[in-house]
Amino acid sequence: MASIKDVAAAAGVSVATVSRVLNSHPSVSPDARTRVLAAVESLGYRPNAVARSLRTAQTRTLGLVISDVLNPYFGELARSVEDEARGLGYSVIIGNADERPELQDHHVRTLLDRRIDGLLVSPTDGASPLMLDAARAGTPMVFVDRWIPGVDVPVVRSDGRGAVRDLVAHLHGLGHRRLAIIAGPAATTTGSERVDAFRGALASYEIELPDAYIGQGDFQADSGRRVTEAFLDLPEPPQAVFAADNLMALGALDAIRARGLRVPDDIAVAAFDDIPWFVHTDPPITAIAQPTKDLGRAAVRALVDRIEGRVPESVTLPAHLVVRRSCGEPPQTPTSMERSNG
Amino acid sequence: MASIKDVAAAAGVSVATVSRVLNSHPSVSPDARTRVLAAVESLGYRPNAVARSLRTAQTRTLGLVISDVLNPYFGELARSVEDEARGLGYSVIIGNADERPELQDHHVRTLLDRRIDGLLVSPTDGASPLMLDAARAGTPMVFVDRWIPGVDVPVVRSDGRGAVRDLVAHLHGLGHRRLAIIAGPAATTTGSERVDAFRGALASYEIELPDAYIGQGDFQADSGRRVTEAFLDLPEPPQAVFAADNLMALGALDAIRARGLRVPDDIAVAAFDDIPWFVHTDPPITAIAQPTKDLGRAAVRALVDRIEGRVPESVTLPAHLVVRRSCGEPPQTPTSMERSNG
DNA sequence: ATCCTTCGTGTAATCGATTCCACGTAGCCA
DNA sequence: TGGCTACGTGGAATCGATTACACGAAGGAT
Repeated sequence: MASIKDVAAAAGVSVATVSRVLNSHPSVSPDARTRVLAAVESLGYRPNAVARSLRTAQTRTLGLVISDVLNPYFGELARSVEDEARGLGYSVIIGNADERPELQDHHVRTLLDRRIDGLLVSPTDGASPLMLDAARAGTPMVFVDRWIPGVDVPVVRSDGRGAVRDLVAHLHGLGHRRLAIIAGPAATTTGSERVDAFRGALASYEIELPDAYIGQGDFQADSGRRVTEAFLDLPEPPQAVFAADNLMALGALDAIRARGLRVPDDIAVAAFDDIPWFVHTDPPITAIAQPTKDLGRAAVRALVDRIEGRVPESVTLPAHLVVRRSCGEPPQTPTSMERSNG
Repeated sequence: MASIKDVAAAAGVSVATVSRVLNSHPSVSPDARTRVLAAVESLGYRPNAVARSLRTAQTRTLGLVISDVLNPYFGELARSVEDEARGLGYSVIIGNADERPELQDHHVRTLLDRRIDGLLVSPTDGASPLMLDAARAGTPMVFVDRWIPGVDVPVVRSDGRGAVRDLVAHLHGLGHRRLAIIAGPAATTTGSERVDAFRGALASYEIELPDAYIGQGDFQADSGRRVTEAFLDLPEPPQAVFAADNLMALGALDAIRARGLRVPDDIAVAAFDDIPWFVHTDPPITAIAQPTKDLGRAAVRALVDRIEGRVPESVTLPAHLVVRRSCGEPPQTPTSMERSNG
């Protein structure tokens, strides 16, 4: 593979001149420029990004560590992050933590070793010393979706409290009173927050959230299945189950179906995170939709601001309820609402 | 950030010795080794992968260029690729081509600029000069799922012909005679192959595949919707529609539902690529399942073989039919078959 | 004509590692 | 004791870029 020296030799100039041409430095004669460009062309030369990074101490690469690529929510997030980053001239390396703290640390470490310019993280657990050190050491960092309290890092996320209130109102309006939640891991902010929001919303209807109606999940489908089975085994099973993410809702659907029960006639189901498939499940699932694309965009912008010396801002965007049929009677205008997650 | 020089200074040795310790070179005294390790520890030193790559001319990184991350099939593929690569000591950089040739080229180019050790590609179009050049120039490369004919690069894919025959037998057994297909782009091998397999299978029942029953899709949901609408507008609409990927099947479902028709009573639907959501759609979708995890694993192994000087092998694994309810009467043992995509 | 800019260019240092080569020391054998 | 091998170590070259600095030529001002 041709190096800058080969180009210099072919063009009859020094490597410095080649570099100047390639970086559009002003003080290069037109003659030299055309000779260099011709040499570049004929050799098919492409600058070695590794060498460039070593010298300039920047890689123009962002790291993105997410909890689970197979979750369509994170897939969409990853995609919007990559889109926005590309627009700003950055590449993205994605690390899939699979909800496992040690895997998350593995990815953070390799990304740091590769000297990425900044890190976007949706932390799997609350207290990775590695991440805290990195933040303290000044690595540009931004949390997306989830965050670690007490760490001075901008957070880009959505606030689901309003939407959860709307959901509870919807469930209450349909006559449901015994409402349960499949929570995410307590170590994640989204895990605990969603429970709090749910409990808070129930309180305004003077409904309690007993411990038996709080199931511990891990954001994976299997845990949703397990928790739902436990709910159904209760002497007084809940009338509605709210899953804190889409995969656990899938598991809940599995468990309910396996018992021969019907949604929503026997039990209502709702989920946090709306995804295209929810339109096509049986029945279509009522869900809380996050502005995922906007979150990804905002996160990249905040991170790049931080990298390029500007002051990054935390961003909180509202989520909203998308009513479908999984909690009871169809909404008034089903067709207009079914599509709202595009 | 501490460099090898800082470690050398702290340990009172030369950088050469530090490097030897870090690369477990045999000829280092126990004393020097412990001093170096202590210095590494106390400084929190981590080797700069960029510098190391420059010197050793290897990055221990694989590039993976896929057509669409949002497609659960590719999501699963990406995940198994990353898993296997990590096990072999490689990182993976994913590029999402979004079925756009120019975006695919963009990613191939940046990956090459970053001097990845090898490239895994599921080509979006048939003839990217860039990729041909790279292959010719000796870049270790392996095609996954799709490939470019006539290029001397190992291919890891699955053969769906047997499964397509099973599907046609299934449809025929249910009494369907007018069978249509939503094809992928003709420029992709999976696009044309699946049509050929379908036509071949129909031939053994002496059923023709008229042009009107071949819809041109692009592997995205919207195209499935569009094509299906056209099918339904035909004077004699098909009795069954086979979508060449899961997203187009989703679009087909949309279009059918929008007309107020029912699956499978009014029209049968089947898809290539099985995904977990198909168990939960209304109705559950009959699909052809690829051994996605195995494909990812085999692709990485082939690529690493090539990188490390061994002889890589092309691999073809069989796909299989998973019968659910979208084509007609439920199978005999629904519960055991519904889960078969794990 | 002399001096001072300005401009284009090349030389060489540098980034942080790896690794070849040379050198000194110690141990072993004769 | 002399010579040989083996081992541990450091110096310095190297990977491929960027960039500070120096330098020569040209052009303008005085």
